[in-house]
Amino acid sequence: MPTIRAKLTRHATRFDSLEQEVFLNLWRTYDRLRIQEDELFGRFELTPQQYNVLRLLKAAHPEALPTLTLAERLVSRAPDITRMLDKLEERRLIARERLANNRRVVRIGITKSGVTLLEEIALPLQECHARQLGHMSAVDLKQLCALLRAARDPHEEEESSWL
Amino acid sequence: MPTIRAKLTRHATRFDSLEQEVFLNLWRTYDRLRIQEDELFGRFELTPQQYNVLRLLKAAHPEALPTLTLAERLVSRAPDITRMLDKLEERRLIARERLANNRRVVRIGITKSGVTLLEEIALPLQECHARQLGHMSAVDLKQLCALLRAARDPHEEEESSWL
DNA sequence: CACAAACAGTTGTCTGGACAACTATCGTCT
DNA sequence: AGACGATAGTTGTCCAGACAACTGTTTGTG
Repeated sequence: MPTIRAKLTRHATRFDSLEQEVFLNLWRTYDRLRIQEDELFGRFELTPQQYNVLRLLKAAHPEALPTLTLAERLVSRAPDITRMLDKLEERRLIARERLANNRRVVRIGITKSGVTLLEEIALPLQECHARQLGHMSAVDLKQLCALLRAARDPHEEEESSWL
Repeated sequence: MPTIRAKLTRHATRFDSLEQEVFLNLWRTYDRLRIQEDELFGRFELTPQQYNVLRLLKAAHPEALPTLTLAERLVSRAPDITRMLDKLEERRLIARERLANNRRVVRIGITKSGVTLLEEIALPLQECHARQLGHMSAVDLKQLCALLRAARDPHEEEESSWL
């Protein structure tokens, strides 16, 4: 029975590969930074994904976007886009309109109060970002961006759809 | 009514700040890479988080870890650690044992079949990692790791607990 | 024109994650 | 020894995310 080791088994079996190390670091970092965002958005009763919807809609404003186009542009997949929009519509942050000439598509637009909410969030969000990443230099941040983009590059069907 | 713009509003309002750009890139990249992992672990009916539990337990093997110590070391927070372990115990991948000298703590160990499962996963997982990040050079991967670590550094209570 | 295929969303249903309140056990202070 | 607080997990409950099956609408084709 090999029970030699003491309780500090860390560093014993680190990572199986460099790729695994990268992925776990990515996951961990995402999780840590996300805690901050969650706390912030929680104060406004939004999920990060809902905030993203509003952000995209504001960028498109005053145009409106078809539901699935919006879903495609989201950072993270959203198979439950409908229900997510339901909640935003209940709060009158977005408005839906079914097109007359093609009754299949529903176009989504941000409302006045949606824009107002975004404006309220803007400053605290900037502070949140500063807390998250303010300790890094602009050069490092840019390089991190570039590496992240490179990392996911082969996994993007078509570029530039999501921002 | 200013409805001048065409449908291609992309690049109109990109990011509010460099920090936001980094975070969104981080999120996006995590999401894209995670799709691959999810598909893989799904084939073994595991969540990534469950896999992590097994990975940590195997690293500690043949020692067993108290529940909350395990929870601390996980990549992502796990307030539902108990129920997660319930499921792994049902499948006989882990075993629980309540300590005699301190009946509060429950120690978790990986079982023989848990180890076997990890061995089955090892190769396909390595292939998955290659698909995810195989297109990047070792230098870039190392730099990415370093930047990710730097990014979350101020948000880690104590270093080196999670791997 | 009728019918099939494609398209755009929606709904049903299940699982996992989040937070808080709760139970059981132990240490310690008087 | 009894009581209080700290520790270690567990349970209740709710909400978001995932996948698949479904409805309504348009388009293309014989």
